[in-house]
Amino acid sequence: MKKKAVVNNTPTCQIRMQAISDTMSILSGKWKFHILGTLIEGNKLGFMDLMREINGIGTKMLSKELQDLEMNRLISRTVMKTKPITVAYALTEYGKTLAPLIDELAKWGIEYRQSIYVMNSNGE
Amino acid sequence: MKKKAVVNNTPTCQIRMQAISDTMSILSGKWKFHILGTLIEGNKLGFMDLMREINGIGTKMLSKELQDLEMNRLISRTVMKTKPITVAYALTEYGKTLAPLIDELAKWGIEYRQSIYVMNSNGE
DNA sequence: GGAAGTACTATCCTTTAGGAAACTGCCACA
DNA sequence: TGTGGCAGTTTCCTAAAGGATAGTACTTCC
Repeated sequence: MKKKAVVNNTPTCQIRMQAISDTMSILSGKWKFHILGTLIEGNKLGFMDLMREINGIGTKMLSKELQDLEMNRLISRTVMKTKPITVAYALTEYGKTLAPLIDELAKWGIEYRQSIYVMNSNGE
Repeated sequence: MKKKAVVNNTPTCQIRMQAISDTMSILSGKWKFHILGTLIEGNKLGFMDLMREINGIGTKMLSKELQDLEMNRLISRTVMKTKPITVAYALTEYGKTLAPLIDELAKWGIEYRQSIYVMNSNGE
């Protein structure tokens, strides 16, 4: 019996896989989703605001991740001419297109917790 | 002026952030989405099938990632009593609940490529 | 004029992820 | 009986990710 042909090398499937890799590489790292999720809630936030919101992140990581996100034009960085100079970080219009994805992520995570709870409570 | 209160510590928001962390930790690593995406297409696949489908993965990583996914009951592992023993990996019913999430991931990645194409072609 | 706040950068260090290669064990086919 | 396919495990190694700490520069408040 000959080995059956690969199923995965159709053009549409290749594109799909590539797309998943692209998305995950743009959103890679421990903190990107936290930052984006926080910016969805609090519209405009400064560097120190983000530090306070995101539990456990350090200045180096926050700075680096913000640069990554800005480079991919998902967030904007605006220097405000306030008394002590502040910087406002916010989602761009393009960054807001991530909202459905982040919602799915959150939704699945919440259902995951519930599924564990159910699993434990009926002694499955 | 007092510093404005944190926006992010409402219960719903904490839960949301936790949920995102949960999801990402379950689906962490370079290969999980590739494996799941492949299993969505090809219903039941053996270890070597997966090796062939997933470009670049090695036996160690495939083995480890499959164990992780099985532990989280996202995939099933069935030893078939075929002539040379084979193993069938497949998504569980629960694993199939990831399909919308993976679709969002793919959809966003495809639109990302298009946005870059548009950006380049009109010299923006 | 010293403390405290904003916004970082730089350095050093440890941990972890992941790749390469070799090896095991089983079976079938020729 | 030895070659090749299936299904992995084990070991070794490197590169990347990320944390801790310290330092810079500017301002304003007291």
